[in-house]
Amino acid sequence: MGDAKTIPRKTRIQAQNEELILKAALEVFSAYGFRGATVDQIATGCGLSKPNLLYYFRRKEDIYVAVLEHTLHDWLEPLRGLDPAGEPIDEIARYIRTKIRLSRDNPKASRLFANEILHGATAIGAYLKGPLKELVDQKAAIIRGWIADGRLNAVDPHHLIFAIWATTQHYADFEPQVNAVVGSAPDVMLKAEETLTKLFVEGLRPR
Amino acid sequence: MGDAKTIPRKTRIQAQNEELILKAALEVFSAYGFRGATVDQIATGCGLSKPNLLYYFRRKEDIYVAVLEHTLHDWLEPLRGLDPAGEPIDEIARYIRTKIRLSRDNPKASRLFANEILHGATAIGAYLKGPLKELVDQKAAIIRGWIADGRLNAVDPHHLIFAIWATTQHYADFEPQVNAVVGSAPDVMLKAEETLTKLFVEGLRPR
DNA sequence: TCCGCTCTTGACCAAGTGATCAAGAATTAA
DNA sequence: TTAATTCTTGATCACTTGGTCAAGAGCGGA
Repeated sequence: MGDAKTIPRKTRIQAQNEELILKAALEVFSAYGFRGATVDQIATGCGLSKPNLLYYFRRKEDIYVAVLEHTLHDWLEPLRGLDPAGEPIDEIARYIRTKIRLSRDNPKASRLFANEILHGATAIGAYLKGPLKELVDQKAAIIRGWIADGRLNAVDPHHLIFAIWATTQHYADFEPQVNAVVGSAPDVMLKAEETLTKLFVEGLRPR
Repeated sequence: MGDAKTIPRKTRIQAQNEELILKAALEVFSAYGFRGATVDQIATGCGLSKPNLLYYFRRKEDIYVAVLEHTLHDWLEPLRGLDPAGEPIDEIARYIRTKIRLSRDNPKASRLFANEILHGATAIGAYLKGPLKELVDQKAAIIRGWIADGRLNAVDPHHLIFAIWATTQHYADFEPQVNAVVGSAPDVMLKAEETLTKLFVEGLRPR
């Protein structure tokens, strides 16, 4: 039983090369978008020949979907950590901090998603309407509870979450604009974290 | 004097067709990005043959730059209206309202810029570092003055402006995600306006 | 009407791109 | 060692796409 015919084991070379490919694909897709990226670029980026790359992923779109799925989970992780038992203001502040640091440390993943959604989210539309909506609705309910208890200023939870997403990811997605305006000072992200935290905390603290 | 040799007058047909082209180009470039868009699509979109379109704009990039420049001014207009003589909180609230309505009424322009900046802002980098930075610095100084007078909560003016940009444009740029999470209810933009205004106003009101 | 200029287009080209294939090289399990 | 399997690649194809060109159609002023 447990024979290798029904469950084709993944070879060492397979695992290794697929990882190389996904890494190079993130690089290229995040920089040029799906249509702008070429299979050749990805192949060169990971040191494989083009036919060899297409041996692991038969179509360009398969690579794209794989790299999207590969990073989706991590990207949503901080929101999952929003704890209904915690102090509301602290929880929100922690979420903002985590999210902006994720943007700083992994701007390519941010740009990959931004580009995908900007052009209609055709590859991850189902994910957005399914798991993502579920998670957001669940966390929105928590926030709504906090508001009902008078522990947060009354704002729409969904739009609050959108606002946090938008402001934090802005620094990855619109980096050239940010740099053009404030220069590429090394403390940009620190100032951003400080400003956003203050803005949201003060905006949400009940009076 | 004023002869037509040094200043080649623009023909009626020229003006008319260039307008058609720019309109179709906004449509196509905002949907597919620069590399994803094809000259054929734009030509079909405005009912011209491809060679005819290239008679007015010799290269694809010329169309792209033209449509960017054509919409850049309008996009920055609301910020210009920030009045140093006004009531700070009201001025900020009005800016947010104007900006989110602009996003609602012209999402394509928003997505055009988002895509351009997302991919490095190679076509408008100079504009960002020049006129845009100048305008933002000027308005940031106004906000800084308000803070110094104790009329606004102390936050970094540049990052405040980024936050307003990010949150308002989010609804145009990430429309599929917004729709996936909250559905395409007709009052999404109203709720958004309300939430953002409240969040920023409460966050900025001095205590 | 006539003439010069603007406008329009079918045919075409070169480059780039996603994808295929057959054949050989390397790896692995026995 | 050996045989089956996995991995690799040069050559090639079909198709798309930005851009050209020459020739003709349309327009406006004298």
